Amino acid sequence: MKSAEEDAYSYPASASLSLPVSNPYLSPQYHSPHGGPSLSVAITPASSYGHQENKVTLGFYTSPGMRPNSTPTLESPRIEITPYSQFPDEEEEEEGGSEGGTPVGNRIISVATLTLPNADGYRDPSCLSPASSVSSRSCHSEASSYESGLSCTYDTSPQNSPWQSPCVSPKGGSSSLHSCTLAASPQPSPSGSPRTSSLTDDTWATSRPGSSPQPSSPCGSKRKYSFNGGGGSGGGAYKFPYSPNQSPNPSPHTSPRLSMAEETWLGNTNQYTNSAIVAAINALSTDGAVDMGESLPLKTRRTGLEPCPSLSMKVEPRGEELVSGEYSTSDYGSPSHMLFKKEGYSGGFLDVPQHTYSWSKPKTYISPSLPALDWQLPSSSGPYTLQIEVQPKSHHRAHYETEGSRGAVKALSGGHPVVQLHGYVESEPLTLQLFIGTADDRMLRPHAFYQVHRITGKTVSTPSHEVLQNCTKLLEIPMLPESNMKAIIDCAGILKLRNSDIELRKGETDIGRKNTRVRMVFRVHISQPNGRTISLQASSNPIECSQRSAQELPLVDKQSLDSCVATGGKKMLLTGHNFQLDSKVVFVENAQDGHHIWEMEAKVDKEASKSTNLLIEIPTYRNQNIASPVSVSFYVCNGKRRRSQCQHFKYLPPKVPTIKTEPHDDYELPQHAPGFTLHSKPYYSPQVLSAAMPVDPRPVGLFGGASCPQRLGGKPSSIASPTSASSPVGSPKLHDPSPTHFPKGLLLSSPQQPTGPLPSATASATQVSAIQATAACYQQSVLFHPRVVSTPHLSTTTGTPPERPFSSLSPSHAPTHEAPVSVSPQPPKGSPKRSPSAFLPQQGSPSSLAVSIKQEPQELDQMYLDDVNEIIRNDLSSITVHSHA
DNA sequence: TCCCTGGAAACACAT
DNA sequence: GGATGTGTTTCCAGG
Repeated sequence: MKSAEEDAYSYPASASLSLPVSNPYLSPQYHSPHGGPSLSVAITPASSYGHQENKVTLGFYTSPGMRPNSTPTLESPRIEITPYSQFPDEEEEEEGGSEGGTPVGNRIISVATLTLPNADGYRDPSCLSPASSVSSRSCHSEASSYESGLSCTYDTSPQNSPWQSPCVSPKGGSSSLHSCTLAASPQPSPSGSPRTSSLTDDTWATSRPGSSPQPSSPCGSKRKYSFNGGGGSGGGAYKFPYSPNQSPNPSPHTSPRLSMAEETWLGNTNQYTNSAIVAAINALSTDGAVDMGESLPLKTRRTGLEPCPSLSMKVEPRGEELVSGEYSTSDYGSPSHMLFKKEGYSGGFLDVPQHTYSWSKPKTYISPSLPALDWQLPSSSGPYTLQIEVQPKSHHRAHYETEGSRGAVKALSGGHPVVQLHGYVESEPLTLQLFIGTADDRMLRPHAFYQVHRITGKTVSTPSHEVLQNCTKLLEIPMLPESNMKAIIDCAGILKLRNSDIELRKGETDIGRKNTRVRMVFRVHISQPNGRTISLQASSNPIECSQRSAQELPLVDKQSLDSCVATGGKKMLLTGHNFQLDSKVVFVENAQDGHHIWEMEAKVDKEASKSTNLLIEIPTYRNQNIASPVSVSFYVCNGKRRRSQCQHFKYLPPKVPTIKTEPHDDYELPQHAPGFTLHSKPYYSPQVLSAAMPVDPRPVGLFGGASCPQRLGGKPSSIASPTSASSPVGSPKLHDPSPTHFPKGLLLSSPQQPTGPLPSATASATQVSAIQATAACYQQSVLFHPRVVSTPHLSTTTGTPPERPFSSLSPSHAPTHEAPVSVSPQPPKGSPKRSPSAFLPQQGSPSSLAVSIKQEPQELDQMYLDDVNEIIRNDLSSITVHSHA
């Protein structure tokens, strides 16, 4: 058994280890050289797998922790898989087979499977999980993180691991997989240049045909394009436009599918190699590989790279080549780079600067490890705040690979979204990362069915380049001091991957159908003098990407009120799209378990309403004597299947003046949002999350929760109201990501709940019980993340800097920034630190929330880490982890 | 010629 | 298993 895995992993492991070095997630400890920890673990391949299934959780935990080390990283992937254990059969079967005989082969297969090629292009197999976007359940998410982790790993050690990516088969059905697999396998050998690159365009192109995974692509059937390859239908389609060569434009199109399929998996596959496959692959790719590495012309490389999603990314025209090589994260700085761009490294990438753009290298963050894309990060920390000054339009028709670009995402005003980093006074430029995230009620994570697409041309003034990170394409945009750290996002379009391609991936649990809403997620990593890195994230309002949905589904952009006394009666103006004269606005309250507790239709003033506005009268809440704010939600309905996302709303106690306008609210709301269960919805305030994040969400997952309630449609903005933070803009701060996303982890979030002062009536009872129920878990979690809990991140006074989360990234916390946060009763803040009991809903007034904040020792990080390590160790009996600390 | 777009046909999937 | 409705993906055409 091990063999296969080992091979695969081992490689990586080592390699990865080095790179990863630090584990982004984990704190310093991990980072620490030791860190590397080794992770001996890692390797336990077998175990890992085995574990996976059983211990997903562990996996999760581990992974996070582990990641740091290379090994861990590897594991991560597995972990992801685990989740899917649902599919265990397959995997196991495969493996089983392997065990006996060719472990490797089997393994590979299994592995391969995991990965799904397809999408890969954009998403790694590993990603899969992540991918799973939304749907992906916790697992996914978790996975995702893992992915990230993985990817990181990979990235980091690009070479080593050849590839990591598991790729997956693209689309196609099984066949594809196989192919992928094969492909994947290819390389085990590092040599294979993993990445992909190996494949040259040609190569893969060629290869493709045969395999034509794509074909399988569902689509394929439909139409046939003339492809070069002639692939069959869809498959055939692969046009190779993607092919590197051909497509000059790298970016745009890498069609995922194609890419994925072909490219991707090629690359991915590498990792897992099958001998046979590998061989084959090698054959194909060889050139590439070799070349890629070095000699291939940039374009070529690209192509090659492209193929591999993982690796590749499209680079930009310019300089970007991807490197297949490794690259140091550092170089680029951006994590993503690390991962993705491999290419350029040598030459290319760096060259990027060549771009016309002057963008020379942005500062990279130094931190070797950056937080996984599915981590929830705060939008502000210490003096820094990443904010979306101009939100994108709520609708943007994404383009398919088979189509030409549909242009950059625009702002409502007609311009383009604008993102700015406030509080940054250094003279060094930074890199703003952009990826397409989910907009469902789960934690924010990379969207499995959409990828950011780089737009170039005369109409684009902002330089950018693409990077692949764990199957997720990132657009890196320079943020220059001279521009006041403001970036106009006129270079980002959205690419839609075929549902079938993504869904076929193993492990992918998300469903693409009707999962057409996304958010633009921006991240920036700021290196601190002390070596730490602060990572901030801001996500946009939801963007509907489907042509049809955009034309038919009602969408609420803004709401004039976000709260009202329980007696209702106030008028609220909803601004949005696709409203109809017969549109209904329904207020609903769900219990934590998702049950419908109350539903009431609001009166719509038809005379004052039009397609973009609805004037309604807020209905009276079922209980006019509530003692604390109650979060409910409402949606606009144009028919049985046409309803908007739920918007958050709060009913306030009669005399309770407005509640704090703190950001919390936003978050809190979510809690109540329908569908959320305690677990699943742990509500963490963003902050919390962030804090927690370091640890890694997954753990949370364990608890089960998963999703957070999100603000659903909530556009942050809209709802946000009270909290300024939530400004329409997306309120980066808080909510964005977080609210929604926290879930998993922390779940326990309980803390959050507290936050929500709101134990809304509704929730309260339920919540309480739920909470209690979860208490145990929670405690665990606490252990885990003591800090998390405590860390208010940003907000809190605690002392813990918001950054913490990242602190992991950064070596030390940044005590530096302590966010003095406001303190007061703000639930959020307090919540974090509270003890489990604290979590219990506080029905009292918000103020009651009084939170006791403990101040954490600065050493917390380490302490924390230690704790984490311990936990991991314990949990992972099978795995041996060495934590340093 | 290429990029964007809007529109809609052709499919695929769900009910 | 067919009919119908809805959502997805691919094409087409115009600016």
